[in-house]
Amino acid sequence: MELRQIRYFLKAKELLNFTEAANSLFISQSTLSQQIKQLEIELDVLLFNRIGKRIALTEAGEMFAEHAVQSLNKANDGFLAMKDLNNLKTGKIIIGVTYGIRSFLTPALIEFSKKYPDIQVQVIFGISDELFEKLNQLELDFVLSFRESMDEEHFNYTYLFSSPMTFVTSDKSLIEGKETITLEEIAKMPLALPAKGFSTTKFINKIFTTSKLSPKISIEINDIQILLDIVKTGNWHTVLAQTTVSDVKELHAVPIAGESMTRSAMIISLKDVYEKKAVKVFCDILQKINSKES
Amino acid sequence: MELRQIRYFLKAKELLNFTEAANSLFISQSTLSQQIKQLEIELDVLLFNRIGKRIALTEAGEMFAEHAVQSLNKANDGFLAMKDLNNLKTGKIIIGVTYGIRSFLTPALIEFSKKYPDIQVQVIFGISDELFEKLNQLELDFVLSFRESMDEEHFNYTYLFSSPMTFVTSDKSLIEGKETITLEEIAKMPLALPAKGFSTTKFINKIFTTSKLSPKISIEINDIQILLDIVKTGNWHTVLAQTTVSDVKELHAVPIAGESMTRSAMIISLKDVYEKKAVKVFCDILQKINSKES
DNA sequence: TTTCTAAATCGGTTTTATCGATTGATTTAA
DNA sequence: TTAAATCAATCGATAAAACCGATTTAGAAA
Repeated sequence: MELRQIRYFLKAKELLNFTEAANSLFISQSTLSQQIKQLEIELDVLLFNRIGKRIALTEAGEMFAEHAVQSLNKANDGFLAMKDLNNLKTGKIIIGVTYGIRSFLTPALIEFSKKYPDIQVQVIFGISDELFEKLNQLELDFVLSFRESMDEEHFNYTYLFSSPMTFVTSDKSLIEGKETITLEEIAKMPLALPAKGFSTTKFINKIFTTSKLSPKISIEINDIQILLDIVKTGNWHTVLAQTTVSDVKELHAVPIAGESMTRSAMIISLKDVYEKKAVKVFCDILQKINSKES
Repeated sequence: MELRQIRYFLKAKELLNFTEAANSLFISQSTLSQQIKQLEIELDVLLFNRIGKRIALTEAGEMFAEHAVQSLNKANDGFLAMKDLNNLKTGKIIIGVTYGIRSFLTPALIEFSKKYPDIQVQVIFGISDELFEKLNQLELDFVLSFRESMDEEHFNYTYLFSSPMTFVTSDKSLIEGKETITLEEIAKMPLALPAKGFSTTKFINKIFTTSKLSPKISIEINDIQILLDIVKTGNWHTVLAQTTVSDVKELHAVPIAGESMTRSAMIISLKDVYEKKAVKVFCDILQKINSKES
């Protein structure tokens, strides 16, 4: 039994005339006759009484039609659901975001949701390592994160923008007013840094190591919001991408002197995975917003 | 899109392995691969992510599966309903019965319903002409009626039993005690007869015409039960098949002398119409009961 | 590093849907 | 009543599609 036969049967039932049904389906009458006969043989019932040149539905035919029409409708529903998905009329995207990029996400989120209100967007904030693990487990559609290299073969990397790494300090501290600061100067300050899973921390460790300096780390913490509160006290400082604190008014970001003191924000996704149309559209919006801001 | 593809897709979804799914369905892996690809092309989505040698369901795949499984289940329901119909687990038969045969119907009805409790039986009492019209309109599965000839080409006739035509009178009347009565004697009596649509009336008219006699018809009525009540008064008599009054204790049936004074009870059905299994079984029971009683 | 294995692809074969023509019978029109 | 039209069934042939085994490609396991 195939949907084709069901389609033929239901049309014949509707028109109660094999020739008309065949014409309506753009097939020959003999095809329709044969396919319905096959269905009858398979079901071991007669679906139609053939009376002279006319047809009448049998009890079996009536009974079968109830199920047949539902089967066909469900299949059509499936087809239409795929259409909706492709037309951005339904679906869901799941985005992993690191802290420093949240302010760039918001405008894209607003624009996307306004344009495609039927698409559900789930945003998961997290530290880089966790987010990439979720990406590998197909739990995320993409990750927004800072990255220094595009070194994982199975990932797609799409550049968004660069943000300078800055020395972040409180407005209360004495360091306000400096136009730039060196790593040597930072190495003498009490620092509160993100915990080990943060890509920012990896970056910080790398630049200090490269410069043969040791930072004076007083605090390591895995919550950026609390980290910022600690810096607000004026007793500790930190090093973060400028975008991380661009909207925090009690904090001051001082550019760090030296080369390679910028980090690139990227859209990172899995290569082998089918790119949902909604994901593609969202990323396009992200890039559009980024090019506008630069 | 065909149910075949849906079956393949759902098995692949279940096992998350094309090769195993193919084996499970007794087809080759390449067939499964190609058919799923065809489905994906038609739906314009990827249903599976191919990650190395493994497969994972996409969002589209998950969404589609919800509809697909229902479509397949409804089709299977239709198939199973046909099985039930053939196994006498469901269905309905509609029987048209003339008055004189009702006492033979009851035992068959009881036996059938005991044996096949899930089959609905609808019994329609009526006069012959009405019942045959309904039969022609496919509103009845068959008719139980007396018949003299098998003269309609598009009907099937199955003989059940013969019943003598009798002069029916009240126990109160003076005619009780006669072993037989002639048409001449009957012609002198005040008669209450069934109305024109009854085949019994046609039979009575015929035998009187053939004998060149005119019955003294005082009353014509189209309700047999009332007719019998009228006869019970003792003021009028009637002519009916013996079976019509075999279970009425206030009435006495006197055999009518002469040849051709019997009528045959038959099962009459349409030739062009698919005979339901339930109908066939019911008729077999009717015939079995009849051969037992004779 | 080698071997195994799973999905994709290829080219050929088998099966099935489909077609147009014809048959048989009924219905309609003249 | 006859002739013509028409409708479902059937037939034989063809086109299309499902299917197969072999091979390729690449990932996973040993």
